[in-house]
Amino acid sequence: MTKVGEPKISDKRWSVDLEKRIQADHFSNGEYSERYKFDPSSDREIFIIDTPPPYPSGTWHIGAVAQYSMIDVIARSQRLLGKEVRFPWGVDRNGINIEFTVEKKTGRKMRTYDRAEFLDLCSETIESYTQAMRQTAKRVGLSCDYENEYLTDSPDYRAVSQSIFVDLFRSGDIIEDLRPNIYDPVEGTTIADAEVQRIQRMANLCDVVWTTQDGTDVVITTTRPEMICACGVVVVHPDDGRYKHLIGKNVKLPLPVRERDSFVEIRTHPSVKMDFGSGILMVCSYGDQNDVSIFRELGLSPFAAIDLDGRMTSVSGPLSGLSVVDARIEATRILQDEGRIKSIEQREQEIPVSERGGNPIEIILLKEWYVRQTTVLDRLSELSKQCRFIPERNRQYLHDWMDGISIDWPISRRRWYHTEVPIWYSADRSMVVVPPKGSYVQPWRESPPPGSVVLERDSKKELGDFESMREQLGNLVGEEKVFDTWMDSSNSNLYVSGYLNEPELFEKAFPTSIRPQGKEIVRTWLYYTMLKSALLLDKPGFQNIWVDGLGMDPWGRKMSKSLGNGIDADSVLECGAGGRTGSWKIRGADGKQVTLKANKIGSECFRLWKACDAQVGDDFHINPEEIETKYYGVLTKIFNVARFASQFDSPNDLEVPPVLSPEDVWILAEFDQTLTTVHNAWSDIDIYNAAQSIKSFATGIFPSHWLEMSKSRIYEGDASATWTLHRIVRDLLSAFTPICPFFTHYLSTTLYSESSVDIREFPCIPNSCGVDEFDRYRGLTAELTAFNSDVWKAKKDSGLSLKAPIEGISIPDKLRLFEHALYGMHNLVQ
RNA sequence: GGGUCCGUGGUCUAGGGGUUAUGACGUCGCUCUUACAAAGCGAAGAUCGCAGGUUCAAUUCCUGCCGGACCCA
Repeated sequence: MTKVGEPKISDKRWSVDLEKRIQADHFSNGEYSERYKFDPSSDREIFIIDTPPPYPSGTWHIGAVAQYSMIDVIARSQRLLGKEVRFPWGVDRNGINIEFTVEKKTGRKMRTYDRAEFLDLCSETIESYTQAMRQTAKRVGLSCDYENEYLTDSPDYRAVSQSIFVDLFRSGDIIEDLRPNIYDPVEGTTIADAEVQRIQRMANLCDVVWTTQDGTDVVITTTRPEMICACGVVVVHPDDGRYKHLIGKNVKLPLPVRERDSFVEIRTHPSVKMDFGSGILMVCSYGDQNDVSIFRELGLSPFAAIDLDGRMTSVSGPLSGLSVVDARIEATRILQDEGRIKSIEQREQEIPVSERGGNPIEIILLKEWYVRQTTVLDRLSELSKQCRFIPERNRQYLHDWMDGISIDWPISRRRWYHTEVPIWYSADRSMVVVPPKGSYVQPWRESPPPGSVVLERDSKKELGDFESMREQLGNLVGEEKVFDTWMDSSNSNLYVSGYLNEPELFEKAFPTSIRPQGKEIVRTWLYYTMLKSALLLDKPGFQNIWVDGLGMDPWGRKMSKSLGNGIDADSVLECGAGGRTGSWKIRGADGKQVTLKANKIGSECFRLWKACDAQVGDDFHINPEEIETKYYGVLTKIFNVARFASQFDSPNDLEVPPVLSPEDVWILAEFDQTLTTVHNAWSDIDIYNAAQSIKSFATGIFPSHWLEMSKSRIYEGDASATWTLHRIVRDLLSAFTPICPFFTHYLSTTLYSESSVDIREFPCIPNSCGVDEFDRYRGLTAELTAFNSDVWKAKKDSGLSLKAPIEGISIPDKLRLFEHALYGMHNLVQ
């Protein structure tokens, strides 16, 4: 029996404080893990999300948090569709960042520490950041399996990384070699191509006079006179008429050198830019990547001009022992004294620096470990075609990157807080020892564990087990180098899909269902993961790859410290809590400081904004003011509809409808279509269209038209209207739950004693609601809404209030079947 | 220098060869109608960046230019 009562929802409106109360309850009560756990033996379709393991650094960027909240929408929507979802929570903790943080905090460089002591400092420090990050993750509502958190620096995870290394080493896909590498001399480590950034800065462009053997002066333009000692050849463009007479001549290096010939030949090369400086180029080992390729092409033997500490070697004669920067100054001075500098010009130049350290990089010949990639690019490209990209156009980022790959991936680093390269060398270096699968080893401080295997170093032929060959190996030397962090994080899909640890699951769950990530790490994380999956399994890493754009400031620029336009995630999520408002001082587009203010946002409003406001893949502008003004009202609206419904008892049976009135069949027909759209959108991992459909139904036609038409019947206890109201509110909350889980959890629990976050079957309107007539009813929608608008307008034009009676309006024939409702709604008088 | 993407009312945004171009915010006006003024209803507001081309027809396709973002050399 329906009756009008006090609203079951006592709160007058949605608030950030209410949101936080619901959250606290949600995360603390024992149901949490039950609710979001993953059952690998489930009969449901398995859906595994390769959550990006965030790197804890103290603050979490609002744009990244926005992305994570959408990954949660994906997780929740797939659960709603009935899938068994693994939404892991991993934290990436390896890497140079935490080393920098510790160095900064203690004011001591890494290499002044004992290695073990330094590692302890790193792991303590990163633990505190890890905690803070988990808090933010929960605050934004991520329904991850926090109890099974994985850390990339844990023995468990590192063991998988090391096993994969051993497999690839044995198959020949990982090799060691002496090659020119990109090197950060300040931090003392090799880095990969993908870690190089370019920055603009001023440089001195010097015109230096060189003299040929037969006395002709030649002007060569360079920004790096200190590299003259490493010059292997001087080149001009083959079509450059000015210098035809020089080709084949020998020219003397204008600075003294040691341990090498002081003359080089002048040759031609098509890569020379004729209009740059004098059009004559000195090619050094290894000034830049172009130099490397010219050296290789012309078969020249390189000179090591810079050592591992970033100092000049003995080849450089008077410059030896100086840092690169000092050597440049000194070289310029010597040349000037000798009268060999024709001119110096200040010029803005782009130089490559290391992404992490920001130091100008050098190219140095080093023995490192490499993953072979140039040989598998074609296969990789084929495999990537089996992945669905969301949105499709972002596939391009991966292909552009692959097209530009010309060298193998150096994976070893000369740092400490990373996974160790798991290998030991025999005393004569002809044999190596590798650990068994599943063990984590630290060769720099321990011996091989039981079960380790001895291999011939070059052929990788297995020679026997370590225990029985111990004698023949002599004094073992453990590898000191570690992995590039991408070497660890590019195993994430394998790890979360059960590789090595859950073979049965892995069998049915790989390729991993989805990789969600930002477009800025396509060339690293995505590419390296795809590479690993291809090398190990000859399979694509994923079924779906969801590549989102970046969070930008309100004017469309990247948020960065230097621009002063960053927004901290917590400030948005806590805005409105405890009556505190939010205020952000941001450097605007014109360079002037702008203050943005908001009263209330919180996680539900924030998530709703991201879901509704930006199509996946596009960069999105983050303006807290806009988030509040555009989306908080949507929550208020839906909250109030539910609050209205909560005044009336819900029918006991929401599955079987009573005899339905025409206007109820009509709105059910409309709702059915909305549900279909939303269902398709969730199935397609299309958050935007799901969000838009729900929003427009829930704030538009449903309250404005149907509810107004049906209010009086609802107050009268009409069974058809009450059933329709509750059925729609209940199912709407379910469909909406992936976007605003706490909001819908609270409302659905209060109204229907069942939380919408627990629904595992997407709602569907029963056939007995008259589905056969749905099309016909939907055909009336345009006319119906237009009629209502006309009446509202007519009342407004004649200055009547909306409840005032109005005469002389006739109902169109097509809408005759709604006559009764329309008379009541508008108070029409014949 | 090259590549990719983008340019739609004041702001943000949907769409896409063919009536009157989607929605939101903001603005203005009215309304406290038994869910909702932290709201509702209504109204005004766009030569769809510029210039060419293809077409019976272009905001949509093509070319060039201008502007922005990101990536790469």
